[in-house]
Amino acid sequence: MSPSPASTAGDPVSNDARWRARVRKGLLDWFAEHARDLPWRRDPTPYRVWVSEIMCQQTQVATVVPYFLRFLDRYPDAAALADADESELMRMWEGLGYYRRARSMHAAAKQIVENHNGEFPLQYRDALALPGIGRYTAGAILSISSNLPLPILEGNTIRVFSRLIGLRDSVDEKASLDTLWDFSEQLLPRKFSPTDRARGPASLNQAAMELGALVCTPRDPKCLICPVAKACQARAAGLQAEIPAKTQKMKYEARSEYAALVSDNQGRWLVRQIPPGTRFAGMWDFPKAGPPDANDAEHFHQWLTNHLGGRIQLDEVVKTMKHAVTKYRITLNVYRATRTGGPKALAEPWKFRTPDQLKHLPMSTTGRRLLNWVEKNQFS
DNA sequence: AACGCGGGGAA
DNA sequence: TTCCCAGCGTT
Repeated sequence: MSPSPASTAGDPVSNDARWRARVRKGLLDWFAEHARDLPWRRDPTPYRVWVSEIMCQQTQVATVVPYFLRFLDRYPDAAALADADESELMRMWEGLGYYRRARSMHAAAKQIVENHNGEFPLQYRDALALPGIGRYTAGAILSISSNLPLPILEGNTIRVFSRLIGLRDSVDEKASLDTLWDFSEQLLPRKFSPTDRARGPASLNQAAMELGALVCTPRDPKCLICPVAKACQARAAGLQAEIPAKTQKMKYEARSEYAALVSDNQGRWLVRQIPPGTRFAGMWDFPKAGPPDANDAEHFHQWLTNHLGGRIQLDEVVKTMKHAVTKYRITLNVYRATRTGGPKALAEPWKFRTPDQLKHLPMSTTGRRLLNWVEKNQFS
């Protein structure tokens, strides 16, 4: 065990079992009253909780709900997911982002069928060994679905716990996270019936996250309605705005990218499926490139020529779109373009596809937006 | 330890 | 604009 999480000497509050018991009770009582009615809470089987946890990674709950419902309808268990068609799976995931999550789930489902008789494994080490499942997700799935006493730590609980114990050190440091993991473990109910979800780890872990989402928010935390405000060290010190402390600052980078709209005079558009091992692998998109492949329009034209084989002419910019990918703030310059020569057959992996065909194929959100715009404007 | 990975919601 | 979101895997 690590030393006291409390950073204030002489006030090792987080080592105080009675203090922790008050916090625990405050969280559980509050959760019993205020838990949101989320679909995976209705029937929290390991499989359903697994799907919800993967979808919720770096994604807000409200965004996840409709995806979760569609996903469970189409893939009701691990066996169905293991048998899923890769392209259809990506289409189901389209818009959620972090597409590796879907590929990892697919691989994990196959492992579950192969090694665990199709049932999500209830041993922590087995769960942790599955692709896409780390320390947080393994603990979350097994505690929420099966009431096992495993700690969790993610965006919400980092904030809630660091405020509760008055942690002034930066949560970007590993030592801070170690402290918070320890606290998460110590906060788990000590005595509970395995079947008593309401007073067990299943509710405690969800209560802490729910409090972070609804009350203990990043800015302007609602301390006046917080069930554990009296126990909160950050509030006692008036440091709600300073905790959790961060040292890193997000730095964004402006970036220009280029896309080309090329039609074949039959209402079809030039597209390709992105090759494996790269960003947006497996998803369909219009010809598109950015640095270092395409640093400007002329460079993009060269890239197009190299990839398509034959001659191509960039006409005018018909649209610019702004969007964000991780740290990049991208301006996408969309050109109308025409093929003016070269072999009649397209080089791999380029194809002509109609908007109707593309409706059933996975595309990045940007690609989908561009396609919708093209359809709306009756380009051809 | 730092970075890459998508996209959306909110202030 | 900037930050944040039920993080994980790689380097």
